[in-house]
Amino acid sequence: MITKKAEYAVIILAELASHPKGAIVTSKEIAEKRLISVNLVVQLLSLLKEAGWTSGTRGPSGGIRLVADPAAITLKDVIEKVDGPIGITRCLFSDKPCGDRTHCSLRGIWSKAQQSMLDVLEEATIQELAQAAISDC
Amino acid sequence: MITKKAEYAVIILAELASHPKGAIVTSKEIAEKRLISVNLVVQLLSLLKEAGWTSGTRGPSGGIRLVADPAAITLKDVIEKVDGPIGITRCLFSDKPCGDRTHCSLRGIWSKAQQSMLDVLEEATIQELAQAAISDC
DNA sequence: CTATTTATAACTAATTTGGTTATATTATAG
DNA sequence: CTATAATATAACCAAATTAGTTATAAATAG
Repeated sequence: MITKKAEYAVIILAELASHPKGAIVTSKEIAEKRLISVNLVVQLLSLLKEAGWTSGTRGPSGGIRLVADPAAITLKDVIEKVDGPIGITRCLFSDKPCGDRTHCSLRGIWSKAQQSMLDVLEEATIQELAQAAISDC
Repeated sequence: MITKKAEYAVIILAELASHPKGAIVTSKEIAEKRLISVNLVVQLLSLLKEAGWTSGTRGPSGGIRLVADPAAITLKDVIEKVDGPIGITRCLFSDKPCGDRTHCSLRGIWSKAQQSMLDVLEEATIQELAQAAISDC
């Protein structure tokens, strides 16, 4: 399942993208507006920075800035950054079909179902979410 | 995530469906052929029976019979029976949009992504799996 | 200097998962 | 009629995951 942390990360990015380009917003502001624990916001921003999407400046009047193009960040990107590789099923995590069997029709179906889901998540961008006024979910 | 138990349940049904219609197979046979713990097979058969898909007869020479049409059992049915309601995201479990907000674009996207996945799982039946010789996954 | 803010890591309680154990029930073979 | 093979059902348990907290360090404005 897509974790709450991944959802939060999406919301945080959308919140940042909803401000004028290059604007600085503090973790606290994001947390309060989106009703997420400040601790969590801070924890997640660490990952978003690592991904190259945000940058932070410390000290008073510091805060977070979105440095990537929100139209280029997909929901899939964010989920994978926070939750790690996506897999609707245990067997989709390994590259090769499970066991020693040569083929496995089940794997094919899981794979198809998952890809179908990922297609949607690859199309949805932070930009779009920021435009439609999103609420926390 | 779709649990291993749900995967096993699918495999068990496919195994049953791969035998001549009405044939009786023991839990032990299924377990050995599919490399699943007998205990688990037994535990899962309990659910499959509850769903009306199988019936068992006890005693020596007893075993399990598939009583439903395998073409009418979809993967989604099996997953929901074993794992409960499917939700790729926390917020998809409740009926109404989260919090008090009136609309939530995120929910819309999660919902779309999930439905896209479910479409595949609703189309795939035990029958199809039984025909393609499946292995355990 | 001191308050404010990001940055990072370690920790924790609650839940979920995958699987086992235990016990009861039924039916057949001999 | 008894031993045995099989299903049926429930309770249990260890390991992993999740959601969130706590602690501490570093930078910077004023």
